Amino acid sequence: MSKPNSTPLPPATNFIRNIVEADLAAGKHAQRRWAGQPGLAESHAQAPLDPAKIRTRFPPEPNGYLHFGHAKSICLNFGLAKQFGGRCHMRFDDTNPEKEEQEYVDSIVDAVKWLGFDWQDAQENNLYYASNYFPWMLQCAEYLIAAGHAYVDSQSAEEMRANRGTLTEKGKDSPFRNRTVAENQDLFKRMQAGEFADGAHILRAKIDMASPNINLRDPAIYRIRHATHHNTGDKYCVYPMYTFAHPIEDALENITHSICTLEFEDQRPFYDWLLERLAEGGLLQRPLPHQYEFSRLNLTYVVLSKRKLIQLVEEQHVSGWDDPRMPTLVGARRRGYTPEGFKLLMDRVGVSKSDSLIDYSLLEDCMRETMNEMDERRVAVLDPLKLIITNYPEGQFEDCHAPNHPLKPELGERTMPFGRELWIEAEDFQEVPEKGFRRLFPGNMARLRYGYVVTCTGCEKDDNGKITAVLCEYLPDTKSGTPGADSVKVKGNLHWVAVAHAQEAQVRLYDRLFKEASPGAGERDFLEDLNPESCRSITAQLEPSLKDARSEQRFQFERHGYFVADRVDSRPGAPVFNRAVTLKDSWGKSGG
RNA sequence: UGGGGAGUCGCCAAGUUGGUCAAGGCACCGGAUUUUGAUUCCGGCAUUCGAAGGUUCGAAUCCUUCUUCCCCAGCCA
Repeated sequence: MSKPNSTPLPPATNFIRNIVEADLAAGKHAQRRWAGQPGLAESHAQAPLDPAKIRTRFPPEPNGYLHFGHAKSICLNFGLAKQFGGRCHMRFDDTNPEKEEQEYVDSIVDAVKWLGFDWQDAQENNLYYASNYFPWMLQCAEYLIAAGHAYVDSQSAEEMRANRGTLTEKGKDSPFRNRTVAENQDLFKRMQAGEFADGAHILRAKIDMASPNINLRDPAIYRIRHATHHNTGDKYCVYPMYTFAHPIEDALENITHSICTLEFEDQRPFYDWLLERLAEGGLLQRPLPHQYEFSRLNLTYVVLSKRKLIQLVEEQHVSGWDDPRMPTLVGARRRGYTPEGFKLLMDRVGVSKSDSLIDYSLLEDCMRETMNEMDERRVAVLDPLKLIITNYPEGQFEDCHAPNHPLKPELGERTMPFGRELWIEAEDFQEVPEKGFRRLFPGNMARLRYGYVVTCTGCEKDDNGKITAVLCEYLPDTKSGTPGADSVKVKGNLHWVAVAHAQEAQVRLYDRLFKEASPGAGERDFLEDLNPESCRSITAQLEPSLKDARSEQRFQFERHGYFVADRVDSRPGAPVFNRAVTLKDSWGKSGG
């Protein structure tokens, strides 16, 4: 009875899923061994077969907060692992000590868990840090040097750039490219020992300075950085580059499918080159992981670049990373968005390699769809106007009953006091009705939802002509739930709250942060496209039961939308609600 | 202009060993239910697959040329 038609469709097919299925069918990864934890080939060699059919990973750098774009990657990686009997590792790619902080690690862990994914159970706990692999990475680098696949370059950064060539011109070999193995080993040892200043030397892979792929022109793999790392402290003064570290991290963790976004496509040849060399040297277990690229999530009316998000926070265009208008996962949570909505969105959006731009309304739709199913209904009057039922006794009140969820009767109902004076929505009365208007106007009948049918008889105005109260008479036989309820048919239906029992509360009406579909398109500064009305705070009149709403409790305010008790400002007894998203409205209500 | 990718309905997106294959979702438009102008329900919605040639009995799927868009020259990830 309560089960709406959310019959889970089989996950949409996409090219990555097809690859996984083909690999599984071919038994490509069946012989991998797994020592129970990441390690070099020798540690896995004698271990049992890997119980995980596939291994994927979500590898954020802890240098910022997760945003909607990350949610796509999270859903993809964890989703794939789950569907195919695999594992998805939570891995912090913390190879740059200057940018990373524990605070970000914590927020990322929270965000992924909030989305409903986990990396730990009775069998495995796959929470990893790239920085824990530094000893192995150093070993790999030393092997490369010994095998003649890497050398210490002593050019300055500027010289390196100059000699790298351009998109159309080949690069030039470094004068240090042919140092002997012994010389390279000595220099690299001394780099690690802290004998040199930042930038004095750098370890580079020795591939081909004439490669048409710039990423293969002897990419830097280890740099000197005298900095304190959030995890390893001052233990190291050389740190691996992403290019070098990432493939090794994947291999150490037995990752089968290393999924990343399109901009890393050019990097794949180096990914494969590196892993091949290291496998040749016996350091890494075969079969090696493979990298696959998909297109990142782009949304209209949103910015997702880290730089812009930081700017919004630092220049205080928003209240912080968790501002309900921010496209961050903490922001979404505070806004009242659902993890289920994000998963639904990712299912609908699909996975491909073509650049796409998703309408923000699709995200809102997914949120609505999930909230419609799970949220209880309540009544709130956002723009209160007094309604006086002139033929209802003063001081008299009676209970009206309203179901908590029309689709789920098992959720019960709550009572709302009905009386002579009620708050109704100002927009539900029109002295001179526009065509099609079917709510309150003089002479018209409408139902006070869960209560009586009333006939509008007029309104009261102050000296300025402003409407101060709407007047009507109720039809005593028409109370909802009684035999006479349907004796009178009306088209209009409005919500209300008894003035004497209403709970006054702050409600924040959020709208899109930007008013342009592509903020900052063309020559514009994206800040010029900020929507000045993205947050409106109002005082609303709520039904009594809303008074003690718990933090993060969400409801559908009937005829308005979905609202959540703010997780930072709301208190039982003094609720503060955020509007997550409006209800769809095919009649042109502004939604405000 | 070097290299790497992508162009299928308004937005996504299946389909790529050539043969009723132009799926599906969202949006949109009708219509039915409805005490939320919500939800739900039913119906409609690409003679066409970036363009032009070619191969073939037959091509979105093969070949050629052209075109548009995205990414790459951090000791960032």
